[in-house]
Amino acid sequence: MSTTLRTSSDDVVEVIFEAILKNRLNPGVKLSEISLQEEFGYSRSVIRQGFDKLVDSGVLIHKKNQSVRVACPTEQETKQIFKARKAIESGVIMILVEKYHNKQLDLTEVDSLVSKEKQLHDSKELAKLTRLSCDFHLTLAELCDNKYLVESLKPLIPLSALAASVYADRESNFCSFAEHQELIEAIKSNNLKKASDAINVHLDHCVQSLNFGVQVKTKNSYSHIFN
Amino acid sequence: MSTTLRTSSDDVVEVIFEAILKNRLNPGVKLSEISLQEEFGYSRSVIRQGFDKLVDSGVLIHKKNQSVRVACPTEQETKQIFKARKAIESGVIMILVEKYHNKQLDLTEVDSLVSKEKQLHDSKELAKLTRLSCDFHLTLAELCDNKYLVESLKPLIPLSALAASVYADRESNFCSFAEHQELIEAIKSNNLKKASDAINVHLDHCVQSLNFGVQVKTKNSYSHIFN
DNA sequence: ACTTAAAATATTGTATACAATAATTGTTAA
DNA sequence: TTAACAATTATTGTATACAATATTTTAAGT
Repeated sequence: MSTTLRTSSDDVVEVIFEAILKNRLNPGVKLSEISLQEEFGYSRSVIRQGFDKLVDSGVLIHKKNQSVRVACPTEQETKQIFKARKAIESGVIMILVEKYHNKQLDLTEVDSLVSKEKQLHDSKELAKLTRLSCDFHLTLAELCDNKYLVESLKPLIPLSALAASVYADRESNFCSFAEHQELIEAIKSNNLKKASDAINVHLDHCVQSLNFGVQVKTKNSYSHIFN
Repeated sequence: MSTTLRTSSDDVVEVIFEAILKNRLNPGVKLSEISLQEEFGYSRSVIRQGFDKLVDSGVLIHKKNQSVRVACPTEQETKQIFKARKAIESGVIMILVEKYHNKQLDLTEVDSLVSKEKQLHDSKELAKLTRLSCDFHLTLAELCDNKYLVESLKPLIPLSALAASVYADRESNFCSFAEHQELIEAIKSNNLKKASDAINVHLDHCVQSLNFGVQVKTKNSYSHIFN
């Protein structure tokens, strides 16, 4: 939470978040506290504090006396995740439309995010693209100036990335930058209904693009993941 | 998170949540790890784990090298909290209306909650009433069968209770059971617009009922709080 | 008395130790 | 070879120790 001063364990949280968003840490991978000690340079207690936070947000799964694992959302969970996102992000868009209407909203940051997305899409750099599309959604939330909304959404983004890494086909248009662009245009048109529809449709499309028939595969090593 | 098996530190979390909802723990109160050891019967490390979770949810505030304190939402934060709640709970209501329409929703639990609220209101047992009105909102979220939505809302409820304990006047109708009843009726009428309006109006009324002019007072002891 | 500075105390941040539990390996029998 | 069990190893859960930092108390000077 932003009211907290940063502590060492936040490094752990951040690094693992990053690794997930970059598709380095796959769903189901086991993470042991001891093994990560030298990886991070912190003692086990600090690593554990970071793990605890991630477990709390649902990104890591922890069963008593067992190592934590990267979450591997089921089909049902994935649908729940996106239902929750629709609720939260609809609220985000509502706030942004109002802010834009009152000239209190600067969209240059998201504009450039979307054009970067377009670049990466054209040059087929899909890995980096996933990362950016996550940033897009989080940045919108941050523009609301409401830390509670941001914190609500935050864990759902890596969870979505994990779901995508399990169920998205290579060629599927999982989180389309084109729809991001439309969404921004809708906000700029001061049309609440249009913007609200845009986010709902976009998130529905994300789920629809997934193929839940795939075999879930679990890896078990984590060298060269965090660098 | 519900995917986690229960650990000892969850006891700490629960007891402190309870104490806040029951208005035993006031905003700004300092909680030291050491002092709570015998209160809980756990060692400092377990207490701390619980604190960490609560800090993460924003209910406790933690500055480096200082004891954690019970959060004391400012006026601005309070408004943010309720804006975030409007977003999340609008989504909750949307889901519930759909579920009710498909005959997949059993409202007997909330019905009895509301009638208990009415009883307590009539007998002027205000302390218990706060507790119940919190339960009302959480129960609605739980009826969605979406753990992500529940987890998003969960920290905002004790934060709201804290805000109320700071800014609500003795006589103010902070979280009106009558509006809870109307909300349920709206769901039962299968009218999405009406239900959606009802939750938004209700939460707006909560904020409007608050008096942000009051002097914020901070207590500093915590005997007989947790029992 | 009041302020300031220093000493003493208390509390947190982190590392580590040890017991309890899980995971793995090795061995034996079918 | 495979299955079942025992022994070993690894990992977690919790408590505790110690250094670093805050807080409180004490004492001196004005």
